[in-house]
Amino acid sequence: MPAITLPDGSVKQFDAPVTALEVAESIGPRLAQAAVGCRVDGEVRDLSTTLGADCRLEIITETRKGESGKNEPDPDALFLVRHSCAHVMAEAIQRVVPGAQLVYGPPLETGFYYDIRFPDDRPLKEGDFEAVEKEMANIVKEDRPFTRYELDPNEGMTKLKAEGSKYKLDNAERALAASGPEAKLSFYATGEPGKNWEDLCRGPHVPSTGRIGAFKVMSLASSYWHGDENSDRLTRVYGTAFFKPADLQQHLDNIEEAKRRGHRVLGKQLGLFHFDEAVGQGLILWTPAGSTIRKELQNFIAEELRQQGYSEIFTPHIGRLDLYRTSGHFPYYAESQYPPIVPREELSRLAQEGCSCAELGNLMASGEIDGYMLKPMNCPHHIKVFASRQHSYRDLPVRLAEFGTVYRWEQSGEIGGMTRVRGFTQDDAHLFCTQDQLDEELQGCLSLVKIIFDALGMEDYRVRIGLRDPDSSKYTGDPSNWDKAEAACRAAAKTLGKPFVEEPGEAAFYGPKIDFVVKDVIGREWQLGTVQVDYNLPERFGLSYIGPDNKPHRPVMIHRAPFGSMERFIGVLIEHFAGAFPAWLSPEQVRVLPISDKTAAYATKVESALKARRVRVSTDDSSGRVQAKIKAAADEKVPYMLVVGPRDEESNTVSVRARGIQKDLGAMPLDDFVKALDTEIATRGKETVVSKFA
RNA sequence: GCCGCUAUAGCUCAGUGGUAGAGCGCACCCUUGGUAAGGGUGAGGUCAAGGGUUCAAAUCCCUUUAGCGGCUCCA
Repeated sequence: MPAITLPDGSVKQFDAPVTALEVAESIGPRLAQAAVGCRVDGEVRDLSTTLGADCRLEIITETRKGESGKNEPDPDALFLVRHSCAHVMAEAIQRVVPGAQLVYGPPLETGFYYDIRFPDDRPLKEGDFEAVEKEMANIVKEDRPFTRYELDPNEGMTKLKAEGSKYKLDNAERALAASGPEAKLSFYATGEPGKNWEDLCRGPHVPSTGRIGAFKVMSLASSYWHGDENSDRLTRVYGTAFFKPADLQQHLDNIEEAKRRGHRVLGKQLGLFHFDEAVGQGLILWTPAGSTIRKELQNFIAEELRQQGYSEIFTPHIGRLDLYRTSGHFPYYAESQYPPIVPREELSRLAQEGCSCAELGNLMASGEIDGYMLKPMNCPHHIKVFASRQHSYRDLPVRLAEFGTVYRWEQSGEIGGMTRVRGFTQDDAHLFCTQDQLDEELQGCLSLVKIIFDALGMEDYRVRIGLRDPDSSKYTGDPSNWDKAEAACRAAAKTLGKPFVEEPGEAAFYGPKIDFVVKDVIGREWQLGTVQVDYNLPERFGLSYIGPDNKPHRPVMIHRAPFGSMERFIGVLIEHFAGAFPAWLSPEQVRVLPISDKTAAYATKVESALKARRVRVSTDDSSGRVQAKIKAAADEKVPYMLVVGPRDEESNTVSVRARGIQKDLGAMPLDDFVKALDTEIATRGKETVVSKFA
């Protein structure tokens, strides 16, 4: 008879099998009332689960005791509520839109979705949300129990076939295939089986619909069955649910707040960049303010590159198609590139030969045409720089760096903000080295990442190593070199002192890689930089160096763009700093705020003294009061405000106010401020003006 | 590319078929004020573009372009 071990270590003996709910009741009525599910030996289950054998049991309630001893939300509890709410929403939707076929509805970290196939003549629109939510409210109000029952595979499949949903049949087949021979199919009725709405589902669920305290239908998206774009198009309905209306409201407020902190909003507010329909989708126009940030950041990176023995080069934005045939990028990636630029002569020659528009299109797509391409990557150009002279092993490694602008034809629906664009500038470099040098070169690449992330205070990134599939033949290069390269990637990643994940099968076909991934304000992950080992391109381009044996050898290449693109990186950086850039990066570093016209001359003197040290400074000589000038400078996130009035003029001081500090820091001799700011900028914020007041 | 939503002044947004609005910003005038919005006057619009319905369209319909949230993709 079951002995149930509770989280506090105590053991309860029962004479006969009991349900988790009965155990909860035996502990206390309040616990039983608060319970939404349970964990049996760590696995989340229904509260109605019958316990026939010894086990560890935890009753799941909205909150649990955290490690600190304080109550914290139990993620499994929300998971149960949301998974259950997905059923409630699905039932409601089927009431609103008869004929809607359910596909798959899992909980997510912030809610849930249900993929649904709607009749072609009756898609779901946002305007339907109100009706759906009303139905949901009714179902919740009825407080119907979630009732689980199981059928053996034959019965279950017969039932599903009778219902006629190929999606549910498919789900059932997959579920059976994934589990053992005694598998059963489980169904959940929202109420009484056979009488109320039900769904094929593995569960678990909360005891009844009334436990869903607050919910909202959020948005619509299209999706593909099994994620396959050639398969059926489905409509994905997103929703979320919480225990309490206040939690839902908090969640909605957080979403609004995140939007305000997003780089698109801040970028517009601060005038950092601009998109223009007339220029084209995904093509960024950097305004003066944004350009300043980018330039300062590039200068910083370039300084570090020089120190690490890189040579900076410049190469053109376009190149002949032939180059990309050699590299293998064309026509393989033709669809994600801007179409080739075909010279006039070539076009008229083809026209004279009677080439039709359709034929021309085919020639363009297959690349059987002479022309140029906007470069989709920088490596071929860099390789040609490397190959422009003969190299001795003594020259290696050769490290060629360029802030190289590339163009890619991203799908129109994918483009947005600065994080996904069609023209972008990589902080690119290609290293040509011997196999023996690989280890050290990879570590060098990563140390650069560390230096720059540290300087910017970016700690919230993760590292991912892409390795080859053990049993795949799709990779080029000698397996023993792969082993070495993978070991080198691992060793290099360790030097970062960050946890990293290894993902087999995620390598490029030409070599393993290390990626850096960060999150944006709404929690989406973006890949920033990448460091990739490449055995393929040196082969394709026949690269060589002369070894100590006086014979030609093949170099190994490393592609590395540790910050990915300036566009994406600065987009992420805007959010990282919430628009309040440190002084060295700030478009405007200081604003002088004269109390009145009477101090205009002194304000000019202050401005000139700063300009002489190349500080980006302006003077607010508007006729408003100083309070208004402070408000304006604060809104524009200027790091330092210098209020100057007759008192300052007399003593040759400035009254300093730093961004983010709500009060006047006090007066400081003008010369001291200039020096202190100079130091702050030169040290990139390691020593600050503010610290002088401490 | 797919689904949904959206597009009105430099910005944020109101405007349900009948003369285009507000706040902020901008210009000018008054105010010369010591630490987060002083007051007044004024300029500024082919209502994203194109087509349609209508006596009449910012408003209804279609197409296109662009933005947002997802899906798919991302060398």
